[in-house]
Amino acid sequence: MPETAVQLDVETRQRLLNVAAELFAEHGFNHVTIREICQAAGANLAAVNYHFRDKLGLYKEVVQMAADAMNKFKAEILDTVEPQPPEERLRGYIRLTLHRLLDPHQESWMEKLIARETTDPTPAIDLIIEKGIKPTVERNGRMVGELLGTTLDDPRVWQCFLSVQGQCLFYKMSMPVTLRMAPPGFQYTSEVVDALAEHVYQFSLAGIRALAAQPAPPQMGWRS
Amino acid sequence: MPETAVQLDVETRQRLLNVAAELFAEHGFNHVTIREICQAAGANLAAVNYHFRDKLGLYKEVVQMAADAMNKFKAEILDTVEPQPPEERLRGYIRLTLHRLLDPHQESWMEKLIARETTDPTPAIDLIIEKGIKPTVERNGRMVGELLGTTLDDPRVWQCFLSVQGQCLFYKMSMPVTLRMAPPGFQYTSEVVDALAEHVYQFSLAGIRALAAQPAPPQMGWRS
DNA sequence: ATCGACTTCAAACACCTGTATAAATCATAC
DNA sequence: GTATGATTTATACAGGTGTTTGAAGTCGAT
Repeated sequence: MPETAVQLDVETRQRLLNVAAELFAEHGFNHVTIREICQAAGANLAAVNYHFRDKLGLYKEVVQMAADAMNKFKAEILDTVEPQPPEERLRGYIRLTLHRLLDPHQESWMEKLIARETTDPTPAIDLIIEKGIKPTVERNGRMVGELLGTTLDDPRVWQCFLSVQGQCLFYKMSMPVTLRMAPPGFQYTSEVVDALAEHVYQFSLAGIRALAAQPAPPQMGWRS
Repeated sequence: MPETAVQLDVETRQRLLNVAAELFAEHGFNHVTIREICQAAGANLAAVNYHFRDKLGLYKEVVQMAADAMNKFKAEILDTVEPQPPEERLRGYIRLTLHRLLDPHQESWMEKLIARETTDPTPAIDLIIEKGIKPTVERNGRMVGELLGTTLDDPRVWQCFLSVQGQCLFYKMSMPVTLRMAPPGFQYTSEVVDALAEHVYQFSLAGIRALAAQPAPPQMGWRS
């Protein structure tokens, strides 16, 4: 059993995964050819088929990476924010999320790929949901629930959370349009993102508080 | 000058446009083949080349249709809503928008196609921006501006508008994921959308009012 | 040094795609 | 009815795609 040979292939395997992640995120599954990936990774054309059976096998593994990264990243944000009081927790969550999403300095292949799968899912979307989204649903809900003064089964919890998350993700997803609508030379600098985050925070906190003052209508929750 | 001949080709031309609109919206530019379109439209393979020069020519014309439809649709909503007092105007805007976006009974190829171009633009995105978005920017801004008690050059106007629009569009764009996260059998029925709209309205109105109480930070506006 | 595994390589295959072309068909105008 | 121009048809082409294959290479264990 020569397991050093595995060492070697791990190298090109990883190289393929890294290159493929960026290319898939940037151009989408169908816009990227195996030949491009292999050339960029300095590997032979047949490498993808050898290591991942086929193009879709490679893609699925890339999505898996993205889901794991997303989970880790969301958990990090929540860890950072959790010791603070509820209001500051929300503010921090929004700020960190937006920076992660919008800062041009951030590696963002993961977000791009997930945005792609969100609006235009492939069979790999289940991976993202199971490993990237569901694990943090509860913690996210608690963050909002505390501000609302209710528990997770209150429908307002996920409605409000979606309103917050929606604003953040919308800025990411509509970036190509926003950049064309904004004045020439506009960029999401750190200061701009900070200001944006502050706006979303103020806006959302007021929204949450307003809804906290109302009775909850009976409605459905989330699958867990 | 045989101009009745034009009549005839208008027919297959229109048939091609209609079929292509749905297919492009559903599967994206690269997932749809000319052969599929022509077969679905009952036209010959060469029909696309004859009537639209090439595949991209057809696509651009479809996007043009979508941009016009979007402009018209947004204008209709604003027309419907404009005579009402500011709060009801916002509520109606959100309700009509969400119904248009989420109701499964609505023809939604236009929204799907625009969502596609928003997150993943082709050269045709400019058409959407120029003919679909920009014409209504000012009216949208006025709607929010009135609630804020400021004018269009106040950066809070478009920030708040984007927060509202962002929530609405987010529900549309993340529909594939939402449907998987929601309980089995969940659908965007008219009642569900109404409830959702009411939430977005309450949430956003509170957000806007909260920001109206603060001084505006100096910042950039929109390209016009 | 040799064996045997794992890995890489170059080439080819089969398929599908957008596009072009020339013949056939159609509807109208004279 | 025939000529004319617009439209449709069938077919062919050139390029690119994912995938396969068998030979060559690599490297550690014996």
